[in-house]
Amino acid sequence: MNLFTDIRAVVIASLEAMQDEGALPRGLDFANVAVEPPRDAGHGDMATNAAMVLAKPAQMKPRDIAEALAAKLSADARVQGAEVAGPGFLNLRLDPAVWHGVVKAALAEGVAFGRSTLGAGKRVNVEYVSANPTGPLHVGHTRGAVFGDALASLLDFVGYDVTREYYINDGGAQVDVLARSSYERYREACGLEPEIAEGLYPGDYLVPVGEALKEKYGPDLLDKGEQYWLEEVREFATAQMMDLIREDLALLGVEMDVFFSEKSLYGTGRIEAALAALEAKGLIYQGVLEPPKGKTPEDWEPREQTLFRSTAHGDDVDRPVKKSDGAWTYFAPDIAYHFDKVERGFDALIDVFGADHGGYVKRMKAAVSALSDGRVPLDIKLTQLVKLFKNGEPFKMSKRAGTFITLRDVVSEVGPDVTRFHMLTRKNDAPLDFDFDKVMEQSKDNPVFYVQYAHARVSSVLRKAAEAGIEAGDATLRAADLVGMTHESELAVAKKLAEWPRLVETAGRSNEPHRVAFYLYELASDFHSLWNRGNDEPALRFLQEGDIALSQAKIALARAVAVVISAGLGILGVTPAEEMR
RNA sequence: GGCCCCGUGGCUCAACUGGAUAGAGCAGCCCCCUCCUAAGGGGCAGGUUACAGGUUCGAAUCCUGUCGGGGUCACCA
Repeated sequence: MNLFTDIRAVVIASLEAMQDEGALPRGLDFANVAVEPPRDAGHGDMATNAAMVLAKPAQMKPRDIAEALAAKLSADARVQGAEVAGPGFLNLRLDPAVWHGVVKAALAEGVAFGRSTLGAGKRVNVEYVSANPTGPLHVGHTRGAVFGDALASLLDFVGYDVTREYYINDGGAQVDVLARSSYERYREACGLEPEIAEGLYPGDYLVPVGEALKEKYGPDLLDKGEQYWLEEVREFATAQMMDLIREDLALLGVEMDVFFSEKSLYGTGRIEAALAALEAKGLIYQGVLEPPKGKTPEDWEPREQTLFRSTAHGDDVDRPVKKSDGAWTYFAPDIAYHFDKVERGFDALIDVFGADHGGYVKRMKAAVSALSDGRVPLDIKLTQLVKLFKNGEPFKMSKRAGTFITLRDVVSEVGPDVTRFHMLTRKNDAPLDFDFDKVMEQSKDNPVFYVQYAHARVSSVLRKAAEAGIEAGDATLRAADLVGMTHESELAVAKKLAEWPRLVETAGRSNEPHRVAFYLYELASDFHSLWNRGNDEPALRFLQEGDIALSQAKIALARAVAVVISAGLGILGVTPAEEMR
């Protein structure tokens, strides 16, 4: 259930009734009529902008519309009061029974409460991480992994059919570098001195790969030319790296549906097919690009290349798909890959990239727009840099010195739950500070802790209820009479719960899972506030000695909070805590 | 120089995609905390949303320009 859409339906019905009565002209567009929680609780429970939106097209004064609408709405049993305010807002005050209904709905639907049909079962592909298979995942990838995974879960929650996908860049020169680096480790495993030249990967995560190569080939690859072993070692090392990456993802609880290999696009005609599709639309041509505007690189010289007319789909300049020597650019398989996604019948595509890939956004969108004739929208979310701190001091990372922080480092230090939650308490396009000490702090300053603590407190209430012999299973609570649960602090929590279904929809519409994290913090905050008031006012405690029915009414509210926190944490990929320790 | 992202109290960030008096948490100041539901509670103060225009009933949000920070910039992946 979504109370806001329910009430909006009542508003629309009232507007239509007004039209029938001639109080409002016909032919009005109600699309912009919104029912939302007012920013200030003093304005009531819900507000609609109907009068302001319709005033102009109806050629009426906003207040006149609002007053007529107020009269109509008052007829609904759920509406306790309706008053016109400000420039033409209509503020509604709802009957407490409505909020009791929200609690019951949460208990009845469990963690499915708030699930929506917004996505209408449309198929959406979320591509994320997609790190080169040349080493372990580092912190930057971690943020992309957490963000992409939460986004996928969020979209699933609001009714999309989601595919989580990883694009393996196993077709370019970097996997040759991987092969050469692994070969040196192989030589090392065979007792020779490795020669890790400039440009090779120095990380010791390749040591086991070298040993495994020795295991597999013995001394057979020694003293042989690169042409003899390169391909085999590349295959082997890439597979090893993907195993490593899969393990890293598993540490975070990330599970992909599809791993798509770039290499599978080469030599199979698939790149050619994708480009033929563009060519058929007249978007491929031979040409020479203008030098980049402003600063021209020293070694720039005009070259004839095969170009994609991405400017026809919103890009700033056309982009090369073939190098001057006829080989594919990196962009070509990317086009083919996205063509494949379009061909697989997805209704929408989402790519999660690191911010350093910002320059590719326009060309990728242009490619998908061209390949799908504008049918399939592509949204690209960029995740900004993660800055690491320890005790408030910046943490220096150097890939060269091998001191870069891996996903494994982070997760083993603070655990997957803290990592995930913290990385989602920031918009994807804002930089993120990650302080190893602060994220572990057990105080209200730490949102991770604060939300978990709220959930643990509910669990504690349920345990105490059991000790006191109060039946508090969900079935019982669902049937409980909630009339005793009417204090404003209690209703405030119930009202917050009512926002959940609406919140996930707005988060889903904008592909912004961080909204879920912020909402959970607010919900936890309201809940803790109620709990704290119980210290001074025994009537607000969840367990009421000697009054089982009243206790159950209050426990029902607490349990509903736990349900929503569980659902929200579920989207973020975080396990709710039963107790704090 | 072109393009992209960002600019909100002293600090770190929100703001339901155009809604009402811009909200939280730190830090600061003031109260409360013998027992109750451990990892405190309640309150005060703090703002020309970088700046200048524009669009409209209404702008932090949209458009134009300026300033500042970051990223990126032909055959690299």
